[in-house]
Amino acid sequence: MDARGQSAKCGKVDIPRAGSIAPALLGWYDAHARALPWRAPPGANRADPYRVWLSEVMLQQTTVAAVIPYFERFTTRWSDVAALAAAPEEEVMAAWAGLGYYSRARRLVECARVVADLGAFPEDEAGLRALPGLGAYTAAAVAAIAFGQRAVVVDANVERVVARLFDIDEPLPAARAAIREAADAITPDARSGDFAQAMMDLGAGICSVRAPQCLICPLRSDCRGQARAEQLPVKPPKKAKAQRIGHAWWIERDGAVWLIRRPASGMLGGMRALPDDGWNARRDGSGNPPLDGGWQEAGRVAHVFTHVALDLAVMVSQGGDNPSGEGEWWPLARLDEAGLPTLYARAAAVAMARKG
DNA sequence: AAGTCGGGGCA
DNA sequence: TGCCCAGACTT
Repeated sequence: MDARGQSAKCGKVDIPRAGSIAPALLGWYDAHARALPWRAPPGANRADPYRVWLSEVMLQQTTVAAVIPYFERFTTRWSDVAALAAAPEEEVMAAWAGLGYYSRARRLVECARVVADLGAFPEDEAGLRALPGLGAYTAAAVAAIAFGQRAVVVDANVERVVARLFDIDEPLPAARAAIREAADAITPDARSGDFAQAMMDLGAGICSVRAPQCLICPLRSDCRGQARAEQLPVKPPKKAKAQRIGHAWWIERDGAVWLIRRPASGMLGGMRALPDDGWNARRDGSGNPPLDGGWQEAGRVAHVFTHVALDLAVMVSQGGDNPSGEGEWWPLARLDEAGLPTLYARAAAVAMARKG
């Protein structure tokens, strides 16, 4: 922003009255902030960095409603970063099951151990950005929300609000440079953490993707894009989703089922799973069972991932040889503790239902 | 710059 | 059904 703090010109985007936006938004936030388990009250200017970091990682591409129960379980079980650093990785992975994007869980443990070695979280954006699993967004968010540092926090909410505020109609992702400049121009030096959270609350509740409520928006007098708010930001066309076919094998002996652990990288990397026929993002499964013996289809699971739609046949057998290779017999009575990702939890439910 | 990586909730 | 979500990381 310029010396008067009232307007700014950023590249292609002219920003009138840049200095008036933050006060209006913060005033609204003081009255309407969502109470969330990881949040300090408005004006606190600091929050527990462990809880802020954990919530921000969980919230990557994940809705607040989905995160809350996981956040509560994690913080109850591991109350600080040292406790999480001391936890076995596979226990953390299992606790993450169902939340998705499992590489986050592995990096979460990695990061916790780095921070435990350091003794504390770095308090500046650059130091945070160097930690595993913290990209530009999360480093800025933790610096601002946990440590009260001025940082320009740009997530999907901020992108949407800023694109509408300044009527930026360049398509994403090319628009990101202009959006970031504009976000920088309206970010205040004081309370930038509250400002970021206020932008997110605004984006979640009022400046929503569909049917934004411009009539009650605290920024409506400054918003140049409200006439076509629902058309902004302009998004690129999506690629068609691949359709794949696969088989999962339910091998049961004496009240236990044979579970394997998936390779660390790739789909559902590092997670416990039923043995399957190698379906992945590039090809259908082979259909070859891991051992002989009267296989029957118990049912099918249709499961949609980010870029693949999978039709998984759940196969059960009567008897047969014991499986070879790495794996473990998991007691059926404790199957809910195995940490199966949703695809295999659904497949297990199909097998159990057929069994009766 | 484009591709990979989950799952649930919503219209 | 399609779209979206407090993105990070690899190629």
